[in-house]
Amino acid sequence: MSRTIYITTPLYYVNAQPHIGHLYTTALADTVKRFHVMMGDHVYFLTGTDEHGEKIVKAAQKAGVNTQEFVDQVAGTFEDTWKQIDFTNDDFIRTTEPRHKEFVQEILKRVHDSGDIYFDQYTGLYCVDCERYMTMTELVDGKCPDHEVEPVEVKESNYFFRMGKYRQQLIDHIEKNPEWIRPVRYKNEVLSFLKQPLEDLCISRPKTRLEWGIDLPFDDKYVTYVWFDALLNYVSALKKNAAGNDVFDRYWKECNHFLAKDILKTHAIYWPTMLMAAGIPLPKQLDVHGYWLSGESKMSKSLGNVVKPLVFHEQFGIENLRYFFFREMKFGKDAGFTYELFVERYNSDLANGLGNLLSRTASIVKKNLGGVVPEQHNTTDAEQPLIAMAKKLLETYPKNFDDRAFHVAVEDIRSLMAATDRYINEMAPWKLARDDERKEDLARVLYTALEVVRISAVLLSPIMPKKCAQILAYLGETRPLDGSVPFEGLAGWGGLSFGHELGDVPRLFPRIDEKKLKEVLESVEAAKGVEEKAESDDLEPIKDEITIDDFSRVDLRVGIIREGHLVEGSKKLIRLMVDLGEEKPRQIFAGIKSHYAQPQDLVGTKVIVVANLKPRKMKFGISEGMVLAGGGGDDNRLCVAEFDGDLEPGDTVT
RNA sequence: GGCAGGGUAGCUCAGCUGGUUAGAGCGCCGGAUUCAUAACCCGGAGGUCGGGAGUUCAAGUCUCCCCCCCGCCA
Repeated sequence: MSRTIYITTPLYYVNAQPHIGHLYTTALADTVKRFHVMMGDHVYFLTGTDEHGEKIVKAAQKAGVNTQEFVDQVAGTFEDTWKQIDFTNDDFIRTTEPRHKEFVQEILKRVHDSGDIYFDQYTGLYCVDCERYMTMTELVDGKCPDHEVEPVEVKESNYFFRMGKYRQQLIDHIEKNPEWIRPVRYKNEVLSFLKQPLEDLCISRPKTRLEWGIDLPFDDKYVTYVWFDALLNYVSALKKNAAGNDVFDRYWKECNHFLAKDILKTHAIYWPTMLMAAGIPLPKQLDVHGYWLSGESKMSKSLGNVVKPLVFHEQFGIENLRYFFFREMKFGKDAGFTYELFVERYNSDLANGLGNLLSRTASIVKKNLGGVVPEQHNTTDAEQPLIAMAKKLLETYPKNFDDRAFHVAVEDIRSLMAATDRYINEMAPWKLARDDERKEDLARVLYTALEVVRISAVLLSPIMPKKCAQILAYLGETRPLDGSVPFEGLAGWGGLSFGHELGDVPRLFPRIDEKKLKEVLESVEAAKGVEEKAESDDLEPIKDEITIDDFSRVDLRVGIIREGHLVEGSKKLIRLMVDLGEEKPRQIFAGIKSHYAQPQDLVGTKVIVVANLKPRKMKFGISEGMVLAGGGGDDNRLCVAEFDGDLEPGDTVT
């Protein structure tokens, strides 16, 4: 029976270029779509880009272009990359599109009107990189553990969404629908998180701090928090699809979200409660996958791009990587990727397995049967195990896909092919060919082998669409995989039609030798080096222009350091007594302990002091000014600015 | 600290509701074969299934305790 299915990937945040993580999730959605299409289901597949928020503004600044140009460029790269590697998404939504903005505002208004959004004041520590407030207990050494950045104390009034109100309703939903979040471990994680009270969610950012976002419809001094905006794409893209039609009713209730485990909370908590408040039914299912690891570390956008999709495509072909993805990763768990692992798997499964099986079989047909696909003769006991395996796949393969057990599905196909290799060795068709009386046996064996290749290619085509299409075309299997032919007919035994003449034996999966691997590894290393250098040479962006008047408000003076002390209990500060030619030296705390662990060495140094800085009360005393120092870079180099000539304390610095 | 997941051959892992001598791939050693992409096939070495105790006719598989890794939360 034909089903309707709506598949989404998360919208990718455009502060980074496409990498293996984006590629995997999108390939996953693409493969599942192709599978369902083959099964005769009707599928709608959405992906796109998330383009608002503070981090985007920063990334644009860093790149030295205006924000709109920046997001256009990166979003373009995503869309283009997916096109070049033939992903079959039916739409590509960008959160900066009018259709999305309008919908977000409509929902905000609706939720505001119903009383689930309220205005309140909040003081907290904000991590810019996380784009959220942190609690004290989350911090490690006063820094955000994810980004190793000190959060800023922010006090502001904002709008809040009554997320906490929907806590019990969400728990009930998850308990009533145990398959709603898969695999179970992630369901458990969400449930255990929900055991504690659920706080309301701050969903606005004042424009004084951030202008790049969607205006709140009820207060134009604020823009919408990026997650409250981005998640709504799953619906906004249906309300007005690429063709301008409203397909919400048709698809929404069949929605299946794919996502990586790092955005579980936003999808399993923020999102459903938002939908509840907006009066929209929840999506049907969340499928949560793990990370691709490189050695020990996570390959994420913040740790650089080890695999660039298009570069990999040129080097080894993206479909071969898709095979690796599904063969190697147990859905939901992390898995390792290295070029060595990839090549190993490719050589053993695709080159020595599928490729070689096709090659050896086809070449016997070419040599002995004039290249013509033989008729299926009565089978004997020898074929029964293979036929039974193939038959069983008609049931297990769709079930494994539905259960997201892709690695099992692939392994089953591989087992069928391995059994066929054994079968061929046993039957030794090259011997049968020498015996004129055994022509029928020869035909039977070759038909059997070719049929296994055909069935394998049908089953693998959602994963490797082009390569499998080539195999099928070569074998004379011309029936489309678009659902118009029943799956049982396509993948069932005996589908291979006789009489087709085989062309030259194709080498679809040439072995990758050590030399090629080494070349690629070297080029990857080289590219990484260049990137790291570019990264570390990046300058802090220059701040907004000021006038000479602005500058002259800062009173800089020459000061001589008379005393330098460590501050007990502080990791960063040292205490300096600085002579500015006044009655007595000023006490100044400076956060430079990391580079001046022996503050007494600074005594006698002539430095630049901000003399009119408002005294600041600190935990260890009052700081009456600021000593200027320079620094930067990944190595956090730092150095106090000093004079080498004859200046007196109190002299002005201009 | 609480909760969840995991700890099985050199490496990556499979082993569902307990049941024959614990499996696969890769790697290694030996053999066979020649249709094929130095391929394919067969055989071998290699595991006290994290440790300990218990339940059972029977435990990698269930129970309890402990150790280690990863994740979420505090």
